[in-house]
Parts: sequence; structure tokens; C-alpha cells
Amino acid sequence: MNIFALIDCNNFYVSCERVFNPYLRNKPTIVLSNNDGCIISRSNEAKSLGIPMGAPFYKYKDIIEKNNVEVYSSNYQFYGDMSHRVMKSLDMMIPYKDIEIYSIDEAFIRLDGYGKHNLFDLSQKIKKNILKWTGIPISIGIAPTKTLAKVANHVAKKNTSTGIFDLRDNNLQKKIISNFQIEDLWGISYKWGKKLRALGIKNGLELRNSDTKLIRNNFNVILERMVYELRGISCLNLENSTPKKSIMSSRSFGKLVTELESLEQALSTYITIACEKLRQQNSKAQGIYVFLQTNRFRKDLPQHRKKIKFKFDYPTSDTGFIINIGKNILQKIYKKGYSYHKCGIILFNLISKENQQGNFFIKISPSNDYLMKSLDRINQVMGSETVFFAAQGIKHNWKMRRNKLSSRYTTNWIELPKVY
DNA sequence: TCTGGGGTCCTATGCCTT
DNA sequence: TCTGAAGGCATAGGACCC
Repeated sequence: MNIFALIDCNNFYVSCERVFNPYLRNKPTIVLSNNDGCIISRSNEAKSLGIPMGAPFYKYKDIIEKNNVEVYSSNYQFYGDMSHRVMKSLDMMIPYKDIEIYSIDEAFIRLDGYGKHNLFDLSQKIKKNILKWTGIPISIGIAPTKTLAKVANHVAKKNTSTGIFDLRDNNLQKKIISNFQIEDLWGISYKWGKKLRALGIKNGLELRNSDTKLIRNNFNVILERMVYELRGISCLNLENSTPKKSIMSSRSFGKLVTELESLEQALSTYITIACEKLRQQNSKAQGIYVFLQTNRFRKDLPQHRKKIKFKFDYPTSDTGFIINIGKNILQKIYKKGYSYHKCGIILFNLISKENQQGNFFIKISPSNDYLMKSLDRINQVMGSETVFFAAQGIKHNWKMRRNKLSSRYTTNWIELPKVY
């Protein structure tokens, strides 16, 4: 029998901040997105104040100030390391092949072989150890399919004192999903929710009971699979981690930018970041998208947004080469007289370095590969941005806002927590 | 003043070839 | 040489996830 469990960290970013700052415990706390734009993680206390997920920060400033809500800028270096600790802990209790790291704060595990054991006890052990080893509280949902494990986890978080919920029983499944609004299911959001409601399908049970052909014709194979998953028939297995197929790097600017020179600096920086990631996974890119946009929320300002795609003559991971191409494209899409809010790049059609095809007409010198390797090594050992490209500039007046940043407690010697 | 960043998969479409 | 059917392939865009 298939048994899946979904391990999900509770209010992950807030929980990370609380690990090294016990003062925050029981205090309403939120974490903001990049550029301090939106609210992307909330403690339970903050949730009960009515602060919604994904809301623009500035719209809730009043409530936040009135209730002394603690506010943090997002600190991905720190959260990434904490995530790694959680997954590593899991790895110490469950065979590696039975774990799928699904996102920064979630993992699916397969527990087929544990059918005879008491799964509740096992779950309790996992939960207890992860809290002890990392300081992060988690919830666990158990079910015969991934989709139902998601549902179970939701119930575990909201309606149990243990943070563990077993949804293997067929009748229990029906009862629980009949109380699940259609949009609360994994894979269904606003658009499809609206369309399903128009067909008279309003909750999980109604979707489970719907005709798969009807769903396939009106939607797609993803939703059809979901109907089966809700019926307890597993269609989605654990997925192995594979190298990325595209890498994106972009940021909103701290303030609006008008001059091409600043845009070029920002773009060069994003290309540098993306290329580092590219080389880290041993890949080369076959093309790049460059995009540039004004702030769509500023109705009072003229709007301009454009993107251009460019295919390289041969796969590359050479930062300098890609910066040159990126800057050329930027000059084409830049129009004077607009205030820009964001730019970025996507490296696409990534292939493994080993599978790189040669080119009859162009001699590809390996020397730049060595140069990039040295550059990565220096920055790894001496700290990021020890060596950088002149095109990135020095002043960086376009840098994003991060006014309430916590320390990188676990990844930077200077910022280690201090005990007095 | 202030609205994130980074991904994946699927389908429709149009062109080309058989 | 023309025509229509059908499949392959690339691409853009839409939907979803955290």
C-alpha cells in the first residue's frame, strides 16, 4: 500500500527568526518579501490579527504598529541554511531514496514499509527530533496519495493539538474533503476554482466524485490526475532532484531608476548571480531572456515593459560573455523618459556541461571556464563579491530595500549569535 | 513612497514534413 | 505538382506551486 507523509515547517521564515531570537516567541511576527514589499510569513499571533498572506506591507502598517508586530526583511541565506538542517535531520531518520524535498519548507516522504508500525509514534519521533535538532516546529500529514497528504497536513496544522494527522481511512477522507473549499486544494487556485464552481463543483468531495472525462475535456491532465489522487489512487510519485532547466535572477529596485547606466549595473549583477548558480549545477545555458519594466501599480506614471529573447551560438556559462550580450539587449529595450521598477534575466535551455556540443564554425576556448572556476573559488573562500565584474558598478543606488534584516546567524562568522 | 522572486508543467498554435 | 491528413517540433503563454 502507498503511504505518503508531508512534512511541512510551521510558519517557516518566522520560525527561523525565532530560533535565534527567543524574544519573538509568542509575539506577533511577520517576514517580508524582497524589497520589503509583501508579507510572506506570519506567526499564528499575526494571523489572528487578520494579516493576510501575500498582502502589501504598507497596507497593513497601521495594524502592525498598533499591535507591536515584529517585522523582518527576508534573509534567504539564513532560511536556506535552516532548511538544509531540517532536511538533513529528516535524512537521519528516513532512507534518502524515500525523501523528496519539495520546497524550502516541505518534504514528502514514503512510508510504505512502515505500514505495520504505528505511524503516529514514528511521526511523533520525527517531529520531536526535528524540533530538538533545529528548533523548527513541523506538522505531518499522512495519506495514500500526495494530494491527500497535503490535505492531511492542512488538518494537522489547523485542527490538531499534536500537529499530526492520519488520513488513510477512506470514509474519513470523504468527510474531510467535503469541508475543503475547492480553492484550498493543492493545485487549484483562483482561476480554476472559478471555472469549477461554474460547473457546480465547490468542494473536494464534489471534485472527487466528478467525471474524469469532463474534467479532462474542460481542463487538463493535471486536474484529471488530481481527481484520481483524491479518490486515493496514487498518480504522483516522489520525484528525484534534477538540475534546473532555467535560472532566473531579478529584483525590484529600492527606488525607481531612470538612467541606463544603473540598469546596466543591476542587470550585470543579476547575470553574475545566475551564472554562479549555473556553474554550481555544472550546466551551460543556450540562451537568455532580458526583461525591463516600470511599476504597473503606479497608474500616474507612463508604462513600458518589454522582454527580448536571445539564443547563444554555443552553450556557455561565461559571466563576462553573457553580461556583454545582456547589456546589448538592454540597450534595445530601454526607452528614455520612463521610471523603471524592475529588470531581470532568465537563462534557459540549460544543458549539462558534459553534453555540450561542439561547433564547426566557432572555436570554443576552455580558458574562460578556468577563469570562471577560479573566480567562483575565490568568492567561495574569501566571501561573495570579493572579485566582481566592473560592469556591476560600485555605488548600487538601485539596490533593494531590506530595512529590517536579521543576522546571518548560521552562515557568517561575524554575525554568529552572541551569548553574554 | 511603499505590491517578491524563482520555478515547473501543459496546451494551443503554427510551421514543416511525410 | 497539388491536396489533405497526421505527426513532430518549437514557441509563447497560461496555469499552478512555495
